[in-house]
Amino acid sequence: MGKTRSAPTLNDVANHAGVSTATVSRCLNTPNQVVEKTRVRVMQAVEELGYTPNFAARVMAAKRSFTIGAIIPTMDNAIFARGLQAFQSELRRSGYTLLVSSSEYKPDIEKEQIRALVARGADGLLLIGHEREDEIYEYLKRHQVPALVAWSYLPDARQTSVGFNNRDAMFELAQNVIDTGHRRIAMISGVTAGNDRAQTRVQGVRDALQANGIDPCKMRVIETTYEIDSGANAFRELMSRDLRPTAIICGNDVLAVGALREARRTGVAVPDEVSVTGFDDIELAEIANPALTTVHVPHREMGRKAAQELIAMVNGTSKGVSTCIKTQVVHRQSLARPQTDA
Amino acid sequence: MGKTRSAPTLNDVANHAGVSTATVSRCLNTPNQVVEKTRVRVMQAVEELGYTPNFAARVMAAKRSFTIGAIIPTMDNAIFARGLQAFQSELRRSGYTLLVSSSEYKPDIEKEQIRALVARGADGLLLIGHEREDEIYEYLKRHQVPALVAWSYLPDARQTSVGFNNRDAMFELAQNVIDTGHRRIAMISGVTAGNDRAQTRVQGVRDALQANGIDPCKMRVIETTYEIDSGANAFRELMSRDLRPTAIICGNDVLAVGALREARRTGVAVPDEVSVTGFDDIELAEIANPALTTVHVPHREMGRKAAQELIAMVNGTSKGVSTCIKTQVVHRQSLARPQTDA
DNA sequence: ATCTCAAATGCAAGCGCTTACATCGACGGA
DNA sequence: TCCGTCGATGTAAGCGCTTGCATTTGAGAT
Repeated sequence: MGKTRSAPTLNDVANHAGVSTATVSRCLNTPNQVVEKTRVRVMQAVEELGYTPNFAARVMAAKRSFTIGAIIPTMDNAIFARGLQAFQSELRRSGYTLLVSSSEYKPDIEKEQIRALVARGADGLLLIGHEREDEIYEYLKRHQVPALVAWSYLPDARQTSVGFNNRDAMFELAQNVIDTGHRRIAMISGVTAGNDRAQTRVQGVRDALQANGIDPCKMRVIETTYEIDSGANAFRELMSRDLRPTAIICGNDVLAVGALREARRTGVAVPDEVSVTGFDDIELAEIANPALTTVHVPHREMGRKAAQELIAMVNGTSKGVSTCIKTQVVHRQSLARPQTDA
Repeated sequence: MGKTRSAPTLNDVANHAGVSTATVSRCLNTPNQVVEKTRVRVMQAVEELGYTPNFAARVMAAKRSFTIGAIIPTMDNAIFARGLQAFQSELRRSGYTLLVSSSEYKPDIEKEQIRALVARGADGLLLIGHEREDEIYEYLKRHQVPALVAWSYLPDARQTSVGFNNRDAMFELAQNVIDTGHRRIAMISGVTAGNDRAQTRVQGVRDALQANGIDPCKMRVIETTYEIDSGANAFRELMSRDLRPTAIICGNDVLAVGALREARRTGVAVPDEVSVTGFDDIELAEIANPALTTVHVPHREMGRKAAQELIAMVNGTSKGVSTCIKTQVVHRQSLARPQTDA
C-alpha cells in the first residue's frame, strides 16, 4: 500500500512473479510456450496486481491490434445498426474488437475518422459504399490496412465489397410499382453526391421506367437528407403540384415513413390516393401505417459475411472476394393499384 | 520510388525536412513554438510524404489520447443513437474523438469493452446506467480514467451522472394513466437484473399506484428484452388473461410499439380496449399507430451536457458534477379513458 | 554420473512518439 | 565589443510491450 496505486505494468508483474517480462508476455499471448508451473505463478501475479496490458504499447510492439474499425454514415436510425451488430458478433467470435464511428454522411468527417482508426492501429476497416476520394484508398494501401465495402455491390468496382446491388434491387421494386399500374411515379432520394447507393437506386428506377416505355426524364426526383422530417417535406412538395404522382418511390424506409407521416397529417390516403415505397425493410417499415412495401435487405447475413471476409483479408488468407447479397421486394399495404380516375 | 512504400514515420518527415523529430513533433502539436519558416518546411514534408502520426506511439508517449469511449447496451434501435450523436458532436468541438461499442445488454461484454477502451488509452468513458460491479469502478479509478454515467440520474449515486430520474419520470406517467381513469394496470418491463433504469421505472409505477391507493403487488409485470417482438409476445400474454388490464405501461417505446403491433394483429383496439404507453419518445413513438403517449427525454441535451462534463473531468477542471435532466410526459392517442364496461 | 538436445526462459533491441533538458545563435544593452 | 537573455532547435531518455536470439534447464539416453 506504500506504493502509488497506479496501473501495474508488465514489469511489475514480472517482478512480482520473479520472471522476465518476456515470460509474462508469453504467458499472456502464447501460453503453451510456458511451462505450467511458471504460468500459474505468473497468472497469479497478474490477478493479484489486477494487471491489464496497455494496448498502445502492445499494438506498437506487435504491429497488430485485433481491432477492426467501421465508419458508418449515421447511428441515428436503424439502417446500419442491425448489420453492424451481426458484424460485431462475428468479429468477436474471432477475437476481434469492433470500433465504430459515424461520419454523419460527410466525406470530410469520414476521412478524418478513417485516419483516426488507422492511426489507432485498426487491422482492417469496414466502409459503407464505394464512393470516396482515391486519396483515401491510397492512404489505406500505403498503411496496408485492408478495407471492405459493405451495403453496396458494384459489379465493376475496384474495392472488395460485400453488399447488394442497389440498382437491381430498386429496378425490381420499380418494376413492381409499374406492374401495379402506376405511370406517374416520383421519387424521394437521399443525397446522391458522394453516395453511390443513392445514385444507383435512382438509376434503378430510371432504368425500370425506360424498360417500360416511360420517359425517365419526366420523373420528378427530390433529393434530401435521410431523415424523417426530410421525407415529410419532400412528400408535401411533391403533392403540392398540379399533376400529383400516383406512386412515390423513396430512397429508404426512413424517407418513406416521413412521407407517410405527412400523408396522414395532411389527410392524403395511402395507398388510395398515392402509393409509397421504401428500401431496407427496417423494423419501422412493418410498424408504419400502412405497412411499407419495401426492399428487404438481409442485413445480418451481410454483416456476418463482411466480417468473415474482412478477417480473411486481415489474416492474408484472402486477397478480397466480393459477394453480392440477394435482396427481395416485400409487399405490404402502402403499394396498391392507382385509382382509375387519377 | 526505390524505397518500400510503407507508412512514413516522424523520423522520415524529420529527415525530409532536415530537422529533428522533436521539431516535427512540435510543429504538429504546438505549432507556435516553431518559427514560421521551419514550420512551413516541415508541413510541406508532412504533405509530400502523406504522413499520419501513429496513434499508439503518441498515446504511449503523451499518456493522453483525446479519445473518449462510450459503451452502450445496443445500437439496434434509436434509444441511444440520438443522445450519442449529440455527445459526439460536442466532443468533436473540443477536439476529442468518440469510440463506441455495444454490450448487447450483457455485463460481461460491457466489462470487456470497458477494459478494451481503457487499454486503448481512452481519456474518459461514457457509461449507461449506474449498476455494475464495483470491481469495474475500482479498475477505472486505478487507471485514472474518469467515467460519466448517462441515461440515469440517481440522487444518492456515487458516480457522476448526467441523466434523468427514471423513477420520477415513470411516476409522473403512471399518475397520468391513473388520472385518466385506469385501475387495472399492467406493465411490460425491460430486464431489471443489472439495469437500474429498468428497475427504477418499475418502481416509479409501483409508487404511483401506492400513492393512489391501488395495491402495487397486484400489478402484473412481465420482464423481457427490449425488442419489438418481445413487446408483442408480452402483450399477447397479458391480454390472454381473464381480467385484462385496461392500460399497459411499457418500459420503453420499443416494447410499446411491439405491443401495438400485436394489438393490431390480433384486432385489439388501442386505446379503446386497452391503453398503451411507452418511454423515451423516439421517432417510432410518433410514427406508431396510434401514436404513443410516452415520456419525452431530451436526448440531445443530455448528450451535450454529458460531453461537456466528461471533458471537464478529463481536463481536471471538474471533480464531477451530476445533472438531472427534466423529462416530460407527451400525450398522444394511445392513452385514453377506459371503456366504462371494462 | 555424464552428455545431448529440446524446451523454457532471459536479454535486449526496437516499435514511433513526446518532452525535459542541453545547446545554439541572434539581438540588445552596457 | 562582449555578455546576458531568451527563443528556436537538437539530444536522448523513456512510454510498455513483443520477439529474435542467446542462454539455461532438465529429462532421457548412454
